[in-house]
Amino acid sequence: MPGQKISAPKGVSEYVPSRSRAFEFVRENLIAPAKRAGYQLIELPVFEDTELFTRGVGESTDVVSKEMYTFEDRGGRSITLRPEGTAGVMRAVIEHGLDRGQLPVKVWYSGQFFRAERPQAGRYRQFYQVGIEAIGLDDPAIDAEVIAIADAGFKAIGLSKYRLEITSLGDAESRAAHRVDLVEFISTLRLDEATAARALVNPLRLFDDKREEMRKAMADAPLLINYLNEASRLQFEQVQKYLNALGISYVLNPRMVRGLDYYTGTTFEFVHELLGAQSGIGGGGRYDGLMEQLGGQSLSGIGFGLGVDRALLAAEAEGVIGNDAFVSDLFIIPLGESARVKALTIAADLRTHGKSVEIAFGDRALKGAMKGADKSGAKCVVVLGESEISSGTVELKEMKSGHTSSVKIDSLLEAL
RNA sequence: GUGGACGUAGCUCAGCUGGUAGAGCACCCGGUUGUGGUCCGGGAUGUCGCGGGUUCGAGCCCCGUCGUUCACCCCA
Repeated sequence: MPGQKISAPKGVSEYVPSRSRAFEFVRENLIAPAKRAGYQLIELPVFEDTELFTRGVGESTDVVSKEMYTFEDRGGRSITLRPEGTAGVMRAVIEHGLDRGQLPVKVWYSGQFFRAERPQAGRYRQFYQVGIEAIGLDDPAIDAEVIAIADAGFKAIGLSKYRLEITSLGDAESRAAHRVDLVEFISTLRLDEATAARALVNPLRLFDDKREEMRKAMADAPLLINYLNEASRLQFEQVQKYLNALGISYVLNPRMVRGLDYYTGTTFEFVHELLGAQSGIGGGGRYDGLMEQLGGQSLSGIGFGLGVDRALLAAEAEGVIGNDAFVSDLFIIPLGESARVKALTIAADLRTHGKSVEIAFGDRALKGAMKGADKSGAKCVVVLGESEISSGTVELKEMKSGHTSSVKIDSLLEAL
């Protein structure tokens, strides 16, 4: 009985040839600017103690309350597949005492994250993010640099049709003052049950409602940006000054809301113009109380997460990324058994010297093998038969031009 | 979790008011002896998502289910 086909779990993003190459390009280049800015790799588990997220990200958030993949392991511990990266980094920094050394701690990460949401264009249950965190420095200059690094990542993969939105959520005092007035304002609105419930846990969320009637209702709502105290306002002005100096264009969006509760002060979001409803390709901000909340010392921090899947979608939408497959330097077509042995050794030798070499295996006719070589896009082809082995010379064919030249087998490395 | 659309060969899709399936691309073989891309000839391929129902008969109609997709909530 033939086995039943098994398909991938719902809503996961996977990348197979030939698109996987574009994915790899995006993932590596998005984070490249961070490495050049002195950020170091931090490699963490994809699952963590559930409490890390309930305490760190915030129980009131949708991410924690209804989108986490949580299960019990065999020892009865509650485990959760990470829905975001910052909390895990904080945990590791505290656990390994990185915060006891030189500050700021600057790390980057790349990997998959999990959220049990209904899949949609650009939204997956397993998705990829790259990100950085800079911990232990309360200087607006680093806010600007973090934003600039994210921006450089998008530019590195060729994106241009996106905008950067920034705002400041201020410090605790500023937010408390604003909240009083905002709650008062909201109490004058007539809300449906779900919305009212959301307003209760975090009234700021109402700013993000896409429904027309809600946008109208919130049009006159008091804005947090107008409640910033002296210190918060100064800090935000500094950030803008540095961004201007860096020549990074941005728009102020005082109605911007982020989905995780730990954000404070500077927050930002990159929004792409060609994507559908899920147009946020990256975002981040300051989280000055998070470390302490997770049992560490009281250190501030700032970071970002960039969506690799969405950045790839954006690059494809802009037409700035090719789907060209990997091409080998040489394709060897052996004819006969002794040639096959020789081809294996030649290929192995050339590869140790950094050349990419493929071999036509099997018993395809020469014509078929040539076709395969052509399809593979290999730069050059060599047919290896009895006469070549005895003479030690092959005809090296340059596929694009069709030109051939006689080359000693021992000199293939130089000829390529 | 809520709503809409869609599920036919590996891929993109066609299939008229119900009569047991087709195209293009891709793939394989060949067009005389060991050199690809074009052209020509030939070939393989589907439990028409799955399960029920209506009917003499269903890819086409009805119900359910699973999946995909787009949007809402939310977010990368």
